Amino acid sequence: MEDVLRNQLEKIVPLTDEEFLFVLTHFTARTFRKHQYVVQAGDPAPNDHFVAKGLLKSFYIDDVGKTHILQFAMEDWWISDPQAYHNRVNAPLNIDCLEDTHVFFISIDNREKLCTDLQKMDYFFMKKTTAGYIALQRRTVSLISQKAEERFNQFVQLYPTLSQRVPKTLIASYLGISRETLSRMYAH
Amino acid sequence: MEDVLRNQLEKIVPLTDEEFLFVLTHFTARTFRKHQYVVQAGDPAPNDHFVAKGLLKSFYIDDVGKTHILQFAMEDWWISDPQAYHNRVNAPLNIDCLEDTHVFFISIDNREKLCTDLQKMDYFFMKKTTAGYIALQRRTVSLISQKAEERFNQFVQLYPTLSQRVPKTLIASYLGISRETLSRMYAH
DNA sequence: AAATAGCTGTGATGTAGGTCACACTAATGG
DNA sequence: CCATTAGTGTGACCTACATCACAGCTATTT
Repeated sequence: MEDVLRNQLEKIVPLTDEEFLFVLTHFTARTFRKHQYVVQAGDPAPNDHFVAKGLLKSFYIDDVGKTHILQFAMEDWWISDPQAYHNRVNAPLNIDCLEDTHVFFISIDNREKLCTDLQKMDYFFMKKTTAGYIALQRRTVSLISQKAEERFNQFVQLYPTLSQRVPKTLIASYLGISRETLSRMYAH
Repeated sequence: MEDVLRNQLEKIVPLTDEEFLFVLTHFTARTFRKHQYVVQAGDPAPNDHFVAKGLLKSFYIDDVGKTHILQFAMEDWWISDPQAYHNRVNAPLNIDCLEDTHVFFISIDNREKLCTDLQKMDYFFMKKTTAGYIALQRRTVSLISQKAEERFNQFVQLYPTLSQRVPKTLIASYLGISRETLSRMYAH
Protein backbone atom coordinates (compact mmCIF):
# COMPACT_ATOMS: atom_id res chain seq x y z
CA MET A 1 0.00 0.00 0.00
CA GLU A 2 2.86 2.34 0.76
CA ASP A 3 4.12 1.92 -2.80
CA VAL A 4 1.11 3.79 -4.11
CA LEU A 5 2.14 6.77 -2.04
CA ARG A 6 5.78 6.41 -2.98
CA ASN A 7 4.91 6.29 -6.67
CA GLN A 8 2.83 9.39 -6.30
CA LEU A 9 5.68 11.29 -4.67
CA GLU A 10 8.31 10.06 -7.09
CA LYS A 11 6.32 11.31 -10.04
CA ILE A 12 7.50 14.73 -8.92
CA VAL A 13 10.47 14.26 -6.58
CA PRO A 14 12.92 11.31 -6.55
CA LEU A 15 13.44 9.82 -3.08
CA THR A 16 15.93 7.42 -1.55
CA ASP A 17 14.55 4.52 0.48
CA GLU A 18 15.65 6.29 3.58
CA GLU A 19 13.99 9.53 2.62
CA PHE A 20 10.75 7.79 1.81
CA LEU A 21 10.70 6.07 5.18
CA PHE A 22 11.26 9.43 6.79
CA VAL A 23 8.41 10.93 4.81
CA LEU A 24 6.21 8.03 5.78
CA THR A 25 6.62 8.68 9.50
CA HIS A 26 4.68 11.91 8.97
CA PHE A 27 1.67 10.09 7.56
CA THR A 28 -0.94 7.93 9.21
CA ALA A 29 -2.58 5.01 7.42
CA ARG A 30 -6.26 4.48 7.92
CA THR A 31 -9.17 2.50 6.54
CA PHE A 32 -12.71 3.79 6.12
CA ARG A 33 -15.88 1.91 5.21
CA LYS A 34 -18.33 2.91 2.53
CA HIS A 35 -20.60 5.72 3.76
CA GLN A 36 -18.20 6.59 6.54
CA TYR A 37 -17.40 10.25 7.14
CA VAL A 38 -13.79 11.35 6.94
CA VAL A 39 -14.52 15.00 7.56
CA GLN A 40 -17.66 16.31 9.20
CA ALA A 41 -18.76 19.89 8.56
CA GLY A 42 -18.38 21.94 11.72
CA ASP A 43 -15.48 19.94 13.09
CA PRO A 44 -11.79 20.68 12.68
CA ALA A 45 -10.25 18.88 9.69
CA PRO A 46 -6.51 19.30 9.94
CA ASN A 47 -5.60 16.45 7.60
CA ASP A 48 -4.93 16.05 3.91
CA HIS A 49 -5.71 12.56 2.62
CA PHE A 50 -3.92 10.62 -0.05
CA VAL A 51 -6.14 7.88 -1.45
CA ALA A 52 -4.32 4.58 -1.83
CA LYS A 53 -7.52 2.70 -2.57
CA GLY A 54 -11.17 3.61 -2.77
CA LEU A 55 -13.32 6.57 -3.67
CA LEU A 56 -14.50 9.62 -1.74
CA LYS A 57 -16.37 12.84 -2.29
CA SER A 58 -16.26 16.24 -0.65
CA PHE A 59 -19.49 18.17 -0.55
CA TYR A 60 -21.25 21.21 0.73
CA ILE A 61 -24.79 21.22 2.12
CA ASP A 62 -26.64 24.46 1.40
CA ASP A 63 -29.26 26.23 3.50
CA VAL A 64 -32.14 24.33 1.85
CA GLY A 65 -30.41 21.02 2.53
CA LYS A 66 -29.26 20.28 -1.02
CA THR A 67 -25.82 18.80 -1.34
CA HIS A 68 -23.28 20.05 -3.88
CA ILE A 69 -20.22 18.04 -4.74
CA LEU A 70 -16.92 19.83 -4.86
CA GLN A 71 -14.59 16.99 -5.52
CA PHE A 72 -14.24 13.29 -6.06
CA ALA A 73 -11.05 11.50 -5.14
CA MET A 74 -9.99 8.03 -6.14
CA GLU A 75 -6.67 6.19 -6.12
CA ASP A 76 -3.70 8.51 -6.42
CA TRP A 77 -5.69 11.65 -5.62
CA TRP A 78 -5.62 13.89 -2.60
CA ILE A 79 -8.63 15.20 -0.75
CA SER A 80 -9.20 17.58 2.13
CA ASP A 81 -11.25 20.56 3.13
CA PRO A 82 -8.63 23.08 2.06
CA GLN A 83 -10.00 25.89 4.15
CA ALA A 84 -10.12 23.83 7.32
CA TYR A 85 -6.74 22.37 6.51
CA HIS A 86 -4.71 25.44 5.69
CA ASN A 87 -6.40 27.93 7.97
CA ARG A 88 -6.91 25.54 10.88
CA VAL A 89 -10.60 26.42 11.16
CA ASN A 90 -13.66 24.21 11.38
CA ALA A 91 -14.67 22.54 8.15
CA PRO A 92 -17.39 24.02 5.97
CA LEU A 93 -17.35 20.81 3.93
CA ASN A 94 -18.03 17.12 4.46
CA ILE A 95 -15.99 14.27 3.08
CA ASP A 96 -17.29 10.73 2.95
CA CYS A 97 -16.57 7.46 1.22
CA LEU A 98 -18.37 6.08 -1.82
CA GLU A 99 -16.45 2.82 -1.44
CA ASP A 100 -14.34 1.15 1.19
CA THR A 101 -11.25 3.28 1.26
CA HIS A 102 -7.66 3.25 2.39
CA VAL A 103 -5.85 6.56 2.87
CA PHE A 104 -2.59 7.96 4.12
CA PHE A 105 -3.27 11.25 5.77
CA ILE A 106 -0.93 13.97 6.93
CA SER A 107 -1.74 16.72 9.41
CA ILE A 108 -0.94 20.32 8.54
CA ASP A 109 1.55 20.38 11.41
CA ASN A 110 3.35 17.31 10.17
CA ARG A 111 3.39 18.69 6.70
CA GLU A 112 5.07 21.86 7.83
CA LYS A 113 7.64 19.90 9.80
CA LEU A 114 8.25 17.58 6.88
CA CYS A 115 8.74 20.49 4.50
CA THR A 116 11.30 22.23 6.65
CA ASP A 117 13.21 19.00 7.23
CA LEU A 118 13.08 17.73 3.70
CA GLN A 119 13.25 20.62 1.29
CA LYS A 120 12.01 18.84 -1.78
CA MET A 121 8.69 17.92 -0.22
CA ASP A 122 7.93 21.60 -0.28
CA TYR A 123 8.36 21.45 -4.01
CA PHE A 124 6.11 18.42 -4.20
CA PHE A 125 3.24 20.07 -2.37
CA MET A 126 3.64 23.29 -4.33
CA LYS A 127 3.35 21.37 -7.58
CA LYS A 128 0.27 19.53 -6.36
CA THR A 129 -1.39 22.70 -5.16
CA THR A 130 -0.86 24.60 -8.38
CA ALA A 131 -2.04 21.63 -10.42
CA GLY A 132 -5.19 21.59 -8.30
CA TYR A 133 -5.69 25.29 -8.87
CA ILE A 134 -5.34 24.91 -12.61
CA ALA A 135 -7.83 22.04 -12.67
CA LEU A 136 -10.30 24.09 -10.65
CA GLN A 137 -9.91 27.00 -13.03
CA ARG A 138 -10.71 24.71 -15.93
CA ARG A 139 -13.86 23.69 -14.13
CA THR A 140 -14.76 27.34 -13.56
CA VAL A 141 -14.43 28.07 -17.27
CA SER A 142 -16.65 25.10 -17.95
CA LEU A 143 -19.27 26.29 -15.48
CA ILE A 144 -19.49 29.83 -16.79
CA SER A 145 -19.18 29.08 -20.50
CA GLN A 146 -20.68 25.71 -21.31
CA LYS A 147 -24.16 24.31 -21.06
CA ALA A 148 -25.09 21.19 -19.14
CA GLU A 149 -24.54 18.66 -21.88
CA GLU A 150 -21.16 20.05 -22.90
CA ARG A 151 -20.04 20.02 -19.29
CA PHE A 152 -21.11 16.42 -18.93
CA ASN A 153 -19.31 15.35 -22.09
CA GLN A 154 -16.17 17.11 -20.96
CA PHE A 155 -16.41 15.40 -17.60
CA VAL A 156 -16.70 11.97 -19.17
CA GLN A 157 -13.79 12.67 -21.46
CA LEU A 158 -11.63 14.05 -18.67
CA TYR A 159 -12.48 11.42 -16.06
CA PRO A 160 -13.55 8.25 -17.88
CA THR A 161 -12.94 6.08 -14.83
CA LEU A 162 -14.86 8.30 -12.46
CA SER A 163 -17.81 8.55 -14.81
CA GLN A 164 -18.09 4.75 -14.60
CA ARG A 165 -17.58 4.40 -10.87
CA VAL A 166 -19.66 7.30 -9.63
CA PRO A 167 -23.50 7.20 -9.71
CA LYS A 168 -24.97 9.64 -12.23
CA THR A 169 -26.92 11.37 -9.49
CA LEU A 170 -23.66 12.48 -7.94
CA ILE A 171 -22.10 13.49 -11.22
CA ALA A 172 -25.13 15.70 -11.80
CA SER A 173 -24.53 17.34 -8.44
CA TYR A 174 -20.87 17.89 -9.31
CA LEU A 175 -21.82 19.50 -12.62
CA GLY A 176 -24.44 21.73 -11.05
CA ILE A 177 -27.41 20.23 -12.90
CA SER A 178 -30.42 18.18 -11.79
CA ARG A 179 -30.23 14.41 -11.96
CA GLU A 180 -33.29 14.34 -14.21
CA THR A 181 -31.65 16.56 -16.80
CA LEU A 182 -28.52 14.44 -16.77
CA SER A 183 -30.61 11.30 -17.08
CA ARG A 184 -32.30 12.68 -20.20
CA MET A 185 -28.94 13.32 -21.73
CA TYR A 186 -28.35 9.87 -23.08
CA ALA A 187 -29.73 9.04 -26.52
CA HIS A 188 -26.12 9.36 -27.78
CA MET B 1 5.16 52.27 -5.19
CA GLU B 2 7.45 49.64 -3.73
CA ASP B 3 5.76 50.08 -0.35
CA VAL B 4 2.59 48.55 -1.70
CA LEU B 5 4.52 45.40 -2.52
CA ARG B 6 6.36 45.47 0.77
CA ASN B 7 3.12 45.81 2.70
CA GLN B 8 1.65 42.91 0.80
CA LEU B 9 4.60 40.68 1.66
CA GLU B 10 4.77 41.73 5.27
CA LYS B 11 1.16 40.81 5.82
CA ILE B 12 2.47 37.25 5.75
CA VAL B 13 6.23 37.34 6.31
CA PRO B 14 8.19 40.02 8.18
CA LEU B 15 11.21 41.32 6.24
CA THR B 16 14.24 43.41 7.08
CA ASP B 17 15.05 46.36 4.80
CA GLU B 18 17.89 44.36 3.37
CA GLU B 19 15.74 41.34 2.69
CA PHE B 20 13.09 43.41 0.99
CA LEU B 21 15.65 44.99 -1.31
CA PHE B 22 16.89 41.53 -2.15
CA VAL B 23 13.37 40.38 -2.91
CA LEU B 24 12.83 43.45 -5.05
CA THR B 25 15.76 42.61 -7.33
CA HIS B 26 13.72 39.61 -8.49
CA PHE B 27 10.82 41.76 -9.63
CA THR B 28 10.44 44.09 -12.57
CA ALA B 29 8.31 47.23 -12.41
CA ARG B 30 6.19 48.09 -15.38
CA THR B 31 3.39 50.39 -16.44
CA PHE B 32 0.52 49.48 -18.77
CA ARG B 33 -2.11 51.67 -20.35
CA LYS B 34 -5.83 51.03 -20.31
CA HIS B 35 -6.75 48.39 -22.90
CA GLN B 36 -3.19 47.19 -23.13
CA TYR B 37 -2.56 43.45 -23.12
CA VAL B 38 -0.33 42.02 -20.43
CA VAL B 39 -0.73 38.43 -21.53
CA GLN B 40 -1.80 37.37 -24.98
CA ALA B 41 -3.36 33.91 -25.49
CA GLY B 42 -1.02 31.71 -27.48
CA ASP B 43 2.16 33.37 -26.24
CA PRO B 44 4.30 32.30 -23.32
CA ALA B 45 3.37 34.06 -20.08
CA PRO B 46 6.08 33.27 -17.55
CA ASN B 47 5.27 36.12 -15.17
CA ASP B 48 3.11 36.62 -12.12
CA HIS B 49 1.97 40.21 -11.65
CA PHE B 50 1.44 42.08 -8.43
CA VAL B 51 -0.82 45.07 -8.96
CA ALA B 52 0.46 48.21 -7.24
CA LYS B 53 -2.10 50.41 -8.97
CA GLY B 54 -4.83 49.87 -11.52
CA LEU B 55 -7.22 47.15 -12.57
CA LEU B 56 -6.93 44.14 -14.88
CA LYS B 57 -8.91 41.14 -15.98
CA SER B 58 -7.96 37.68 -17.18
CA PHE B 59 -10.30 36.07 -19.65
CA TYR B 60 -10.85 33.16 -21.93
CA ILE B 61 -12.27 33.42 -25.44
CA ASP B 62 -14.36 30.39 -26.40
CA ASP B 63 -14.78 28.81 -29.82
CA VAL B 64 -17.77 31.03 -30.68
CA GLY B 65 -15.81 34.15 -29.79
CA LYS B 66 -17.49 34.91 -26.48
CA THR B 67 -15.24 36.08 -23.70
CA HIS B 68 -15.47 34.70 -20.18
CA ILE B 69 -13.81 36.42 -17.29
CA LEU B 70 -11.80 34.34 -14.89
CA GLN B 71 -10.43 36.96 -12.64
CA PHE B 72 -10.23 40.64 -11.86
CA ALA B 73 -7.20 42.08 -10.12
CA MET B 74 -6.87 45.48 -8.51
CA GLU B 75 -4.41 47.00 -6.06
CA ASP B 76 -2.82 44.40 -3.79
CA TRP B 77 -3.89 41.44 -5.92
CA TRP B 78 -1.87 39.08 -8.05
CA ILE B 79 -2.71 37.99 -11.55
CA SER B 80 -1.25 35.55 -14.04
CA ASP B 81 -2.21 32.75 -16.33
CA PRO B 82 -1.44 30.04 -13.80
CA GLN B 83 -1.13 27.30 -16.35
CA ALA B 84 1.29 29.22 -18.55
CA TYR B 85 3.16 30.39 -15.49
CA HIS B 86 3.66 27.17 -13.57
CA ASN B 87 3.91 24.76 -16.47
CA ARG B 88 5.87 27.06 -18.76
CA VAL B 89 3.47 26.53 -21.65
CA ASN B 90 1.75 29.02 -23.92
CA ALA B 91 -1.11 30.90 -22.36
CA PRO B 92 -4.69 29.80 -22.89
CA LEU B 93 -5.82 33.07 -21.31
CA ASN B 94 -5.56 36.77 -22.00
CA ILE B 95 -4.90 39.47 -19.47
CA ASP B 96 -5.55 43.12 -20.18
CA CYS B 97 -5.99 46.39 -18.32
CA LEU B 98 -9.28 48.05 -17.49
CA GLU B 99 -7.40 51.09 -16.21
CA ASP B 100 -3.89 52.44 -16.44
CA THR B 101 -1.93 50.03 -14.34
CA HIS B 102 1.35 49.68 -12.53
CA VAL B 103 2.62 46.20 -11.68
CA PHE B 104 5.63 44.44 -10.24
CA PHE B 105 6.06 41.16 -12.02
CA ILE B 106 8.23 38.17 -11.23
CA SER B 107 9.19 35.42 -13.63
CA ILE B 108 8.78 31.80 -12.62
CA ASP B 109 12.56 31.37 -12.79
CA ASN B 110 13.19 34.32 -10.51
CA ARG B 111 10.56 33.07 -8.16
CA GLU B 112 12.23 29.71 -7.85
CA LYS B 113 15.60 31.34 -7.27
CA LEU B 114 14.12 33.70 -4.72
CA CYS B 115 12.45 30.86 -2.85
CA THR B 116 15.59 28.77 -2.55
CA ASP B 117 17.63 31.79 -1.44
CA LEU B 118 15.10 33.22 0.95
CA GLN B 119 13.21 30.42 2.61
CA LYS B 120 10.33 32.45 3.90
CA MET B 121 9.27 33.62 0.47
CA ASP B 122 8.34 30.02 -0.19
CA TYR B 123 5.96 30.28 2.71
CA PHE B 124 4.57 33.52 1.35
CA PHE B 125 3.76 32.07 -2.06
CA MET B 126 2.33 28.92 -0.56
CA LYS B 127 -0.04 30.98 1.56
CA LYS B 128 -1.10 33.06 -1.43
CA THR B 129 -1.67 30.02 -3.58
CA THR B 130 -3.80 28.21 -1.05
CA ALA B 131 -5.81 31.37 -0.38
CA GLY B 132 -6.44 31.61 -4.11
CA TYR B 133 -7.54 28.00 -4.23
CA ILE B 134 -9.96 28.50 -1.39
CA ALA B 135 -11.45 31.59 -3.04
CA LEU B 136 -11.87 29.72 -6.29
CA GLN B 137 -13.58 26.87 -4.49
CA ARG B 138 -16.00 29.34 -2.98
CA ARG B 139 -16.78 30.59 -6.46
CA THR B 140 -17.31 27.02 -7.64
CA VAL B 141 -19.84 26.41 -4.88
CA SER B 142 -21.59 29.60 -5.89
CA LEU B 143 -21.70 28.58 -9.56
CA ILE B 144 -23.12 25.12 -8.92
CA SER B 145 -25.51 25.98 -6.13
CA GLN B 146 -26.82 29.52 -6.52
CA LYS B 147 -28.88 31.23 -9.15
CA ALA B 148 -27.83 34.35 -11.03
CA GLU B 149 -29.20 36.92 -8.62
CA GLU B 150 -27.75 35.25 -5.54
CA ARG B 151 -24.37 35.04 -7.21
CA PHE B 152 -24.51 38.70 -8.07
CA ASN B 153 -25.46 39.70 -4.54
CA GLN B 154 -22.67 37.62 -3.13
CA PHE B 155 -20.23 39.22 -5.56
CA VAL B 156 -21.25 42.72 -4.53
CA GLN B 157 -20.98 41.82 -0.89
CA LEU B 158 -17.61 40.14 -1.31
CA TYR B 159 -16.06 42.74 -3.60
CA PRO B 160 -17.80 46.06 -3.00
CA THR B 161 -14.98 48.05 -4.58
CA LEU B 162 -14.79 45.92 -7.70
CA SER B 163 -18.52 46.06 -8.21
CA GLN B 164 -18.21 49.85 -8.39
CA ARG B 165 -15.14 50.03 -10.60
CA VAL B 166 -15.95 47.27 -13.07
CA PRO B 167 -18.62 47.74 -15.78
CA LYS B 168 -21.67 45.55 -15.23
CA THR B 169 -21.17 43.92 -18.60
CA LEU B 170 -17.93 42.43 -17.35
CA ILE B 171 -19.34 41.41 -14.00
CA ALA B 172 -22.04 39.52 -15.89
CA SER B 173 -19.35 37.70 -17.82
CA TYR B 174 -17.53 36.83 -14.60
CA LEU B 175 -20.72 35.47 -13.09
CA GLY B 176 -21.59 33.43 -16.16
CA ILE B 177 -24.82 35.27 -16.95
CA SER B 178 -25.88 37.55 -19.80
CA ARG B 179 -25.49 41.31 -19.38
CA GLU B 180 -29.22 41.76 -20.04
CA THR B 181 -30.18 39.49 -17.18
CA LEU B 182 -27.83 41.30 -14.84
CA SER B 183 -29.19 44.64 -16.00
CA ARG B 184 -32.73 43.56 -15.15
CA MET B 185 -31.61 42.62 -11.67
CA TYR B 186 -31.86 46.01 -10.12
CA ALA B 187 -35.19 47.14 -8.69
CA HIS B 188 -33.85 46.14 -5.23
C1' DA C 1 -16.37 69.72 -31.16
C1' DA C 2 -17.51 66.03 -33.54
C1' DA C 3 -17.11 61.03 -33.92
C1' DT C 4 -16.62 56.75 -32.36
C1' DA C 5 -16.75 53.17 -29.08
C1' DG C 6 -18.29 51.37 -24.71
C1' DC C 7 -21.98 50.83 -21.36
C1' DT C 8 -26.72 50.30 -19.83
C1' DG C 9 -31.78 49.62 -20.01
C1' DT C 10 -35.90 47.38 -21.69
C1' DG C 11 -39.33 44.87 -24.54
C1' DA C 12 -40.56 40.49 -27.04
C1' DT C 13 -39.82 35.87 -27.55
C1' DG C 14 -37.59 31.25 -27.22
C1' DT C 15 -35.58 27.40 -24.68
C1' DA C 16 -32.58 24.88 -21.50
C1' DG C 17 -33.10 23.04 -17.63
C1' DG C 18 -35.56 22.92 -13.02
C1' DT C 19 -39.24 20.69 -10.21
C1' DC C 20 -42.79 17.31 -9.08
C1' DA C 21 -44.58 12.85 -9.43
C1' DC C 22 -44.46 8.14 -10.20
C1' DA C 23 -42.52 3.61 -11.39
C1' DC C 24 -39.04 0.22 -11.96
C1' DT C 25 -34.51 -2.08 -10.87
C1' DA C 26 -30.35 -3.00 -8.47
C1' DA C 27 -27.68 -3.02 -4.33
C1' DT C 28 -26.94 -4.02 0.50
C1' DG C 29 -27.54 -4.86 5.04
C1' DG C 30 -29.79 -7.09 9.00
C1' DC D 1 -33.81 -13.89 2.04
C1' DC D 2 -36.65 -10.28 2.75
C1' DA D 3 -36.76 -5.22 3.51
C1' DT D 4 -34.96 -1.13 2.88
C1' DT D 5 -32.30 2.25 0.58
C1' DA D 6 -29.90 3.97 -3.49
C1' DG D 7 -29.98 4.70 -8.27
C1' DT D 8 -32.21 5.54 -12.76
C1' DG D 9 -35.78 6.70 -16.39
C1' DT D 10 -39.60 9.35 -18.10
C1' DG D 11 -43.71 12.37 -18.57
C1' DA D 12 -45.99 17.00 -17.57
C1' DC D 13 -45.35 21.40 -16.47
C1' DC D 14 -43.05 25.73 -15.14
C1' DT D 15 -39.46 29.40 -14.89
C1' DA D 16 -35.01 31.43 -14.98
C1' DC D 17 -32.30 33.00 -18.15
C1' DA D 18 -30.60 33.52 -23.04
C1' DT D 19 -30.98 35.85 -27.33
C1' DC D 20 -32.33 39.45 -30.53
C1' DA D 21 -33.34 44.08 -31.38
C1' DC D 22 -33.40 48.74 -30.61
C1' DA D 23 -32.52 53.17 -28.19
C1' DG D 24 -30.28 56.50 -25.22
C1' DC D 25 -26.25 57.90 -22.63
C1' DT D 26 -21.38 58.64 -21.33
C1' DA D 27 -16.71 58.28 -21.98
C1' DT D 28 -12.65 58.43 -25.02
C1' DT D 29 -10.24 59.66 -28.98
C1' DT D 30 -9.02 62.68 -32.90
